[in-house]
Amino acid sequence: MTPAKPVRSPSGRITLREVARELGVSVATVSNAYNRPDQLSAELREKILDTARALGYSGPDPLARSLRRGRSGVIGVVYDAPLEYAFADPAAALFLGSVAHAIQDSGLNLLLLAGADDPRADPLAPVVSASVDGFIVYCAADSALLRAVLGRGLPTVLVDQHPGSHDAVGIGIDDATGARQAARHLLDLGHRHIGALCLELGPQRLSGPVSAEREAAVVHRPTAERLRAYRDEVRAVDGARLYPTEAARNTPAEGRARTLELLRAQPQVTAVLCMSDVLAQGALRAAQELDWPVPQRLSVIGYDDLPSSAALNLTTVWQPTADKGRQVGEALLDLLAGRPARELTLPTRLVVRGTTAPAPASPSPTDSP
Amino acid sequence: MTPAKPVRSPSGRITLREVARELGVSVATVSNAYNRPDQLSAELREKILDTARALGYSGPDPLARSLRRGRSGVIGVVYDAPLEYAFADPAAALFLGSVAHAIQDSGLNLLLLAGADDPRADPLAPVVSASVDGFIVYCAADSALLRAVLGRGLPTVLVDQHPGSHDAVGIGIDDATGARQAARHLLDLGHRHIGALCLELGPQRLSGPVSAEREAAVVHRPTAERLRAYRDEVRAVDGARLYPTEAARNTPAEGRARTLELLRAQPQVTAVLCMSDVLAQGALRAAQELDWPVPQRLSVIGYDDLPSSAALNLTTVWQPTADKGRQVGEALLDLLAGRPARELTLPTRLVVRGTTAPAPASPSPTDSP
DNA sequence: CTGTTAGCGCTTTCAA
DNA sequence: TTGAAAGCGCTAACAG
Repeated sequence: MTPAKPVRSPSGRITLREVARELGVSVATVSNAYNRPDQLSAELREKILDTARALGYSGPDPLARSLRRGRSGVIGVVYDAPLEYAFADPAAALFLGSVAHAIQDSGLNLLLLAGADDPRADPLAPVVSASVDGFIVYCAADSALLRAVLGRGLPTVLVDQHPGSHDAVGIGIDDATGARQAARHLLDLGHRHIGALCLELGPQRLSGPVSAEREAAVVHRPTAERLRAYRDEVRAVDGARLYPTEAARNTPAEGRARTLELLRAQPQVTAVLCMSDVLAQGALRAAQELDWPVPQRLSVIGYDDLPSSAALNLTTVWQPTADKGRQVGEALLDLLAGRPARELTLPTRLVVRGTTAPAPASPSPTDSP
Repeated sequence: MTPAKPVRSPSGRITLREVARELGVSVATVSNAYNRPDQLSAELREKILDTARALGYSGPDPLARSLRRGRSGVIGVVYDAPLEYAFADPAAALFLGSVAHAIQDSGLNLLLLAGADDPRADPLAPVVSASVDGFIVYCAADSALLRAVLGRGLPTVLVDQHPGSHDAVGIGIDDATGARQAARHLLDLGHRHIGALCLELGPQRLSGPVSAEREAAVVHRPTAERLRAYRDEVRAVDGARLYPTEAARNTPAEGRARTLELLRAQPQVTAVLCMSDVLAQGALRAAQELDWPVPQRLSVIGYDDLPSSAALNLTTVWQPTADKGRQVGEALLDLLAGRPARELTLPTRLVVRGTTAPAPASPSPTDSP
């Protein structure tokens, strides 16, 4: 039953060489048994595979094979925030799922490379020392990280930061159009005091009202584009004002906290533009706690149109999250194959549901009879 | 500005050797510049690093380094379902986030290894050919996959399938206790016709009512444990009946569909035990659509206690999802360090909130005045 | 402090 | 069909 004691390599691991020695064949033949079945007789192959199994050899060492072949079959996904956070965002999860789906058939897998959690650790280390064939950089506002990625000189797709540099292809969405439609929608409904719950403005991730200076210097591209679109629309309407607030994290809890803060400081606000559905969820909860009925007393608009948002009847800006993931995956596949990949901007559009309604009558001058 | 044209290796990639040659130092010195700064003068190190940068060398090749060192710094996370699905489950996301957090400080990263999406592809390939130092197997009911993992002979932690084999340490939760409490709670409230929305029974992932034979042969451990606990409690009460249904996927949509189906076929049901909060969300939606007020007409209990479930006021079974992730990560760290890791079963307990209430009065005999 | 050397385990021409 | 040999790019003794 038990096979003859194998000759162990000094590492203690069984190698292809030992299998070859055991059978009295050459290493090339054993390698072929695994990699080119057509290069040897079926029976010899069987015998080799059997012996290997009996020796406890589970196939060629992936690391050595990768080194030799020059490809690892791994794509690094770079996130500029702790992973726990990445996973907590349903939009990010959906996106990553689609990327995975797109590259899976090519035998590639995703390696999660997180921004460091521990400030003492070198945040660039994971990116510098990951064995990958290419990178997908998701929302890396931290340019040091991005520079480290580009320094590797590997095929890279930059998500939501398009246009990319000429070292990476950028794929993202039309942030401004959806945001513009959302703001327009509220203004058309008569809202004049509009809050804006923003995603991070830059790597610092502050919480609270955004000053004019900080608004002028937003680093995070999606935030910048959307906020500018809100601002442009609001500026175009006489007497309309925008109250931007930064949410340090994209979570319902943070959305709730910022909304409560905002509505307390600016009770004249009748509508809130949120830069994610997750934040909008928090805004909805805050309204509930304050007993501000939605949409009668407060209108809320999200961004992303998560699958769960339909059930909440949330008015929001739709973006093709899953399609974006697929496009990103395919662009990377192109790059890896030596084909060129095109920059891409995917559409967004407002989806009107039940969380927006005309502004409540206010003490300010109106032109109704 | 531009450095002298480097001597390119045949591969087209710049190597440590070329950097050494360029400076007239040995490869060991260059290697030391990166790996043991204390082994050479600071100025020489600076010069080496500068030259390397100028040549476009971004540091030692991770693959070669890993081969040489015998460690890749990567942990494979094995999922028995398509990744898109894994990402869509908030409990899974939370769990993975905690695992990532736990191992991150040790310089390890997570490689996502999904069950094949494409039935033509070899589902074992990713597991067999991944360059990893260890595995975390999450809910791998598919024993072929698990066998492939164990065949690699690497440190492995088995999640929610404890006790593990003696080749892997198992870490999971006390599935039965929470389930028992949930069922008991409903029975105490007077419910006698209770639906059970089950997670997958086995790898086939069917949708619909569960026959007695299938109930007796559940493969997926968490489902088996919980269903048995429900069954035991229900059996202990005279006149109580359980109506188990399998949900093929752990999504709100599937939960909604199965609940509608169940309530139509068995309108006498007054409560539903769900094996996840995600399924419970679907059940809640179904009740809303049918105009069955919760909890007056229908009681609903979930499982997991997701962060979002408090807001839904959902009665549910709490499990320490994040802590489980941490424990799994630490167990793997122990294994990697050659330390033994202990099997672990984490507690669960019922959290009563607002989606459960006494059973509505029914035409069946009661002992009320 | 620096250089020489021997592999890590495998794949792949090239010859037999 | 099979085997011998040359590295993939790097690290870690060890010797100087």
